[in-house]
Amino acid sequence: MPKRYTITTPIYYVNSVPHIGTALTTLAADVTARYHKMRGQDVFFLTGTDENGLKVKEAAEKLGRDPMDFVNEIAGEFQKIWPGIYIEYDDFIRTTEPRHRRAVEEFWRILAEKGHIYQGTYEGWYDVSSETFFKESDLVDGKSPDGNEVRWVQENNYFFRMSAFQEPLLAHIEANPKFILPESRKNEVVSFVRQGLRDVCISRQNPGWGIPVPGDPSQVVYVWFDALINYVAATGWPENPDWRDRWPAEVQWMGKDILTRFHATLWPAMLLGVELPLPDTLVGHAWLLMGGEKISKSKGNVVAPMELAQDLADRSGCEGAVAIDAVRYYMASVMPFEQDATFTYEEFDLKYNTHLANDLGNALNRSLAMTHKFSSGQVPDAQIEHDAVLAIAAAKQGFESSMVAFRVDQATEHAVNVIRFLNKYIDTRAPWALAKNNDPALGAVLRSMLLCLRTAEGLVRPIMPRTADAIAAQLGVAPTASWQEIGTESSLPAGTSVLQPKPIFPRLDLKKQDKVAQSPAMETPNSPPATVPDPISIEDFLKVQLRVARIVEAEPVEKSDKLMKLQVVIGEEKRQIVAGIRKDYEPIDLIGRQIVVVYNLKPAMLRGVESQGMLLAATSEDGGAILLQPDREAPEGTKVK
RNA sequence: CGCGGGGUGGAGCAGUCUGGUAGCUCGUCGGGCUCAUAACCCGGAGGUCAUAGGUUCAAAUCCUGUCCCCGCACCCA
Repeated sequence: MPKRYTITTPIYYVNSVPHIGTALTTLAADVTARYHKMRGQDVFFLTGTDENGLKVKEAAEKLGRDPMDFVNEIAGEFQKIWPGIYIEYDDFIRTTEPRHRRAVEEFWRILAEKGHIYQGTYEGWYDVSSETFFKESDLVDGKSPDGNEVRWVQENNYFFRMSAFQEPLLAHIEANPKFILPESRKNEVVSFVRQGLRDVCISRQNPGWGIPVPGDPSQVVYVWFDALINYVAATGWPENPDWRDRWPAEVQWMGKDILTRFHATLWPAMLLGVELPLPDTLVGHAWLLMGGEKISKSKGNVVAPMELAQDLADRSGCEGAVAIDAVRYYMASVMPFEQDATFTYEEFDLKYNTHLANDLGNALNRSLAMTHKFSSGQVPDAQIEHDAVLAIAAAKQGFESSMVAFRVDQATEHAVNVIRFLNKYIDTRAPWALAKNNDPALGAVLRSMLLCLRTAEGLVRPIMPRTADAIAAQLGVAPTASWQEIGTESSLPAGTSVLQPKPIFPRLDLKKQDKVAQSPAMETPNSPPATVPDPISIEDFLKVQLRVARIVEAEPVEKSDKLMKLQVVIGEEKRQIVAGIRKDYEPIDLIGRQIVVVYNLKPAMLRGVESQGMLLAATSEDGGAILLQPDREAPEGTKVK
């Protein structure tokens, strides 16, 4: 069997559901997969879920759920959601599956046999939430830098001799310029590796969840180490000899955040260790930011693709399938490569209206209308005009070379370029004028126009499969089945009867609804049920003593971006409070002002300055502070409850 | 001197590696067309390519200095 074209996405951690950020990677993989399928390649497109790890177990327990039931449910969610946005994967691997476990065990066994695994003692603070160890100096007031609880762990663990692979890895990167893309990421990886690869701890004490270390059930395999192996596990390795048809992967898609430390270092080192081939290309694309921040569940700035599509369908009146394609189109057209891009509802609406409704939809509409008016609804038997031949070839060729470089954004641009050409072409050739004058060129012009549309249908298909179907249907032909036929005369035979035009993308009236677009697709912050905090009693609340205070002095803390040092008066007492409000307030705004402070908070050192309390402030949208202030002056020291 | 990214017409970006008429999408102004979803097509205005120097016949592009912005990190008791 010939080698299949293997495409992977990361496996997603089961504590979050896809949003426009995670969907981005998966879409890039899907577009790549659909494109290569059309080219006649036997594609193996793999995605899945990452279900091991202490965090999963704890999340389940918090909900009072059995971990296995819990992961089954969430993995099910993913398996439902992906097809909903037309992600057509060939295999979905879950790290709790036996095939994955077997592969991990074998992987481990080989590495151990070759002497790449050794035992050692690990001491440190462990943050369960991010599954990471921290040094004492990394901790912030007894918590991880992210503010998570940490626990002291002293374990006898297994280590992977990653340091041994530093030079081979550098050599491989050097010899394979397309191993890591984009270029800037590759440079980053190279400097990261040159700093020195350290051996990594690859086991944890067994919490009753995860894959036990072969021969030592007191330990489980570290989640990242386990997770990466999914890529070869899904190929059938080690038992099924067919694994060679599927591995190595031609391309592994991911976000830039998990490229450097995991996919471009740990992963290839692991593969080198077991002497499996390395993937051809790792693409670490940039992020789609939301208001300047990375989209993440915890920030509450999540845009769910399905909701965005539903909202678009409601506002524009387009069909649901088309709305989903429109979301796919948007994501594909902005697909951030080297640089982060920013998502805005305005840009989304604008792209829908201009690229899809005005350009593509309208071009189809006017061309079909003319075919009915001037050619009784049939594709004329005539030669394609030279300009059209060139434009079609250029678009197709441009799409192909963009895909070679994994530039989904550029490929999308090329697909739309046939339509840009078409609209100009129609104006230049003015078929209505040719018809009036009984010009014999009319047939050639009409057929050229229709072939441009047929070409667009093919080129756009990897990105907008359902829309492509709709275009093909209106053109009266079957969906483009193979890439080779795109742009050929035979793809749209003379005599084909086209349907009456029907707008695929109804325009949005942007002037009327610009503000309405904001809310419906936004997920309410703090909506995940898992994060609803336990209710506390009034007694608990009363433990916190709040007092009115007045600021008498304020000055920025040196060498800090955020901190402001305040002297406040609380009744008879004077205290120093350090607060992270420097971004939002000038000292002059603060002096003389009344605020509310936590009176009985344990003092702490911040940036070398003691803080004897904490002031209350609301958190603004951008993470800034909005100070709380009594509605009217109250004596300093007044209790607040 | 923590690490990194960036400053290009009103907005968002390409171009920088491989110096040689500053390009694209949107907006704006004017015109055209009437086949079409008030769409589409053409043209204009608008840029000292952050800034100061240097190299060169020639610099957005290469070199050096400076300023500013944004991530990460540190820091929000």
